[in-house]
Amino acid sequence: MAEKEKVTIYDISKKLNISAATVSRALNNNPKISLKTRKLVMKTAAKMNYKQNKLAQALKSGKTHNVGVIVPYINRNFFSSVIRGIEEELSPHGYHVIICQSHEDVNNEINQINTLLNTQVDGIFMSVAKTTQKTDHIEKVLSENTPLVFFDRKKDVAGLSSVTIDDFRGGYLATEHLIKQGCKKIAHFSGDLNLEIYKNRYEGYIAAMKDYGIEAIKEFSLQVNSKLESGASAVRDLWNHRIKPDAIFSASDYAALGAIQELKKMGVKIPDEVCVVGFSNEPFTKYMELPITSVDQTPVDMGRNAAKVFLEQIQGSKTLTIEKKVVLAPELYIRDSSNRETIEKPLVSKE
Amino acid sequence: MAEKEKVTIYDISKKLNISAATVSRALNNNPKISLKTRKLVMKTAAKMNYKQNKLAQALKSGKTHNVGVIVPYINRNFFSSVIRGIEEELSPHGYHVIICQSHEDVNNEINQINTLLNTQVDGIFMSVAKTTQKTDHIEKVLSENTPLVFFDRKKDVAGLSSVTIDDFRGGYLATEHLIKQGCKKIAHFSGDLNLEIYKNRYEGYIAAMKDYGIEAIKEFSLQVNSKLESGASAVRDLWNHRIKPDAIFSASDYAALGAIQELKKMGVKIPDEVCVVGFSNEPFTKYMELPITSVDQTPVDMGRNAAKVFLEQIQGSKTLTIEKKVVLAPELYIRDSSNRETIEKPLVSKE
DNA sequence: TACTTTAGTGCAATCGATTACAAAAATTAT
DNA sequence: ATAATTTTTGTAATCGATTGCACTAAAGTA
Repeated sequence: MAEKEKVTIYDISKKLNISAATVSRALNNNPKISLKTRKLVMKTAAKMNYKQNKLAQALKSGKTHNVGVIVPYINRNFFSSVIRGIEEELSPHGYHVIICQSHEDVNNEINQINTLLNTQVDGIFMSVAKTTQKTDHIEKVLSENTPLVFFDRKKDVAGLSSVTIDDFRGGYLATEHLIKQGCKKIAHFSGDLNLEIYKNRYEGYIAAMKDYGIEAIKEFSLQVNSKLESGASAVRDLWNHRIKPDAIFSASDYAALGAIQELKKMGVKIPDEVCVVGFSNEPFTKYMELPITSVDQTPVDMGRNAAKVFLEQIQGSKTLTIEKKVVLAPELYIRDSSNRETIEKPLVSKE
Repeated sequence: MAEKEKVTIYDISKKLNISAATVSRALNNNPKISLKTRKLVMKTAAKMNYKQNKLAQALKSGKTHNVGVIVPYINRNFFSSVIRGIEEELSPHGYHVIICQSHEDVNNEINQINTLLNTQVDGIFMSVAKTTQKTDHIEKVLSENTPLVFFDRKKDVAGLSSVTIDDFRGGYLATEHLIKQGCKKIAHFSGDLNLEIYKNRYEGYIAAMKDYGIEAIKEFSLQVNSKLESGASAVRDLWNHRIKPDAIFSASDYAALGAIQELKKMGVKIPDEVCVVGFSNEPFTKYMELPITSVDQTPVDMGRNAAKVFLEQIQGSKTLTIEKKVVLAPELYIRDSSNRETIEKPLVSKE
């Protein structure tokens, strides 16, 4: 239980009878210090078990080597995967990742940003809350010269970079796939259209319908929460009408699953009568007995890319703000919930 | 785009023609400063948009208000949920949570601990890697007087607190439940017995069998990875013998699912012929068409409790090391994969 | 009035590392 | 050998906030 005696450069300097400045330079491999002393200092430092005090260094340099990540909830598969990507890309560069949750509330978001700025993070990554409308708090980050990189859910703020997937394309791919399965009356469960991502998925859906000359019935587009029950109730609503959909493209896997469960309860055959496609490629989609087709957002990759953008950003001249928009390609994982061609074949769920 | 002018207490002191010391005291509501000056300083600080420099403060006080969390992978539902709990409990107290991944490798774990100690975190939370045997790096944390709290996967190190679930009881409950379903030949898929958690689940299984006077056949206990394919292959192995199990208690939900898929492929009826119970209550277990019975580990609660232990720890006198072991009660979620009583009844999956 | 308290502030050191600038030591040139 | 360089090292300020100690002025006491 040796009491911890923090060793500082002063301790080293005293022991060697040289100045702390020399020690500091030697440890930083400053060529102005003779090789002899440099080696001596290094050796002594190691022997004394010297550990640099990052705090002092951070105070002096203004760089903490900490970055903050703000997400709605950390235990959502998508977000924790992005964070994983960020951590894995940044960790080798000596950065630590601080996580914050907004709980989908702008006010929390504002607070988190403030405390992060207070602790002098070198950068911030974030996916905005659903309730975020104004961007004052975000612009504030910019004005403090702290790089901010959006991922997935972004806001249009001049000078800020972002990494997203091509949600439009994701929506398009999903819809096109359904069309190719022979579906004509395709319903769409959209999310909160206040968020760009959902708007884009919706527009991708509309575009695909148009491109293939299929009418997108207005009543078939519903705003549905990302919950099983919401999906189920949406199905109930839809099936109350005279014209019933023969496919559902849900912008949420959860709503898609709820829909599937409800349809089964109603005795509707999937994918024979109705094809269903979700979005996000949540882990459960591939585990189901009837695996669910879904659009993958490559979250880990998204995190890695966001980290890369950040690294570029801090490398460049600090006066010049670069605005970089990285758009990743979504991938459609076709599974049984929409794959009519597997009906006669043995069931094989992809991935 | 006003260039960011960092306001310090010196700026305030200059403006008011008082010393920085007075400003500092006033801002900290030190009663030695007259109410008049205190209010004046506060007002001026607010007006000048002063923000305390946490780095300077941290350097002076030695407290960063940062804690580190080390987990194998952050995007596993269990771990991200624990982290959520930690974050939510600690955030109101002004702490930030830094996340690190060990990738199930001790060497990473050692590095992470070192960098965390270097950045002077006020505490460390961790779930050890599977490969962790020696505990030198952990004892080092102790010797630096940094509180460390284990959660879920702990090591026995004198003086260190931990928060876990009662895995023995979890194993017991699961097994007991299977016995009550009328199962007699219960197989067990255990995880890496090097980890306490798996050993305890196994022992809970053994104890339940013993208590109910049922023989635990040695060949029915297999070490199985936490992967679908491992569960499937384990089933194939088991069903190659003359005596076949009538139930499986898997220490992993993934292996349980793999087993279920394999059994279905073999035409074995679940739960009629074989009951299956998993462990962890992964989100997918309740979404399946045949929802899987599983033992819930209350991860968010575990995180919250770990955070509480930490808070107590730093409150207490620093010389006295308290060793607190919090053991949470696991909860068995009975679902269709093991619930024979629901066979004639309408399917209702709990939770 | 003279003297002790007490309240309110300021001075200066401190936390540990970095870095202009100055100074000393070692080399080279003349 | 001495001046001119070049190397190497030291001094002291700095990053911002905190705090023990000292000091001033006002209030209280005798």
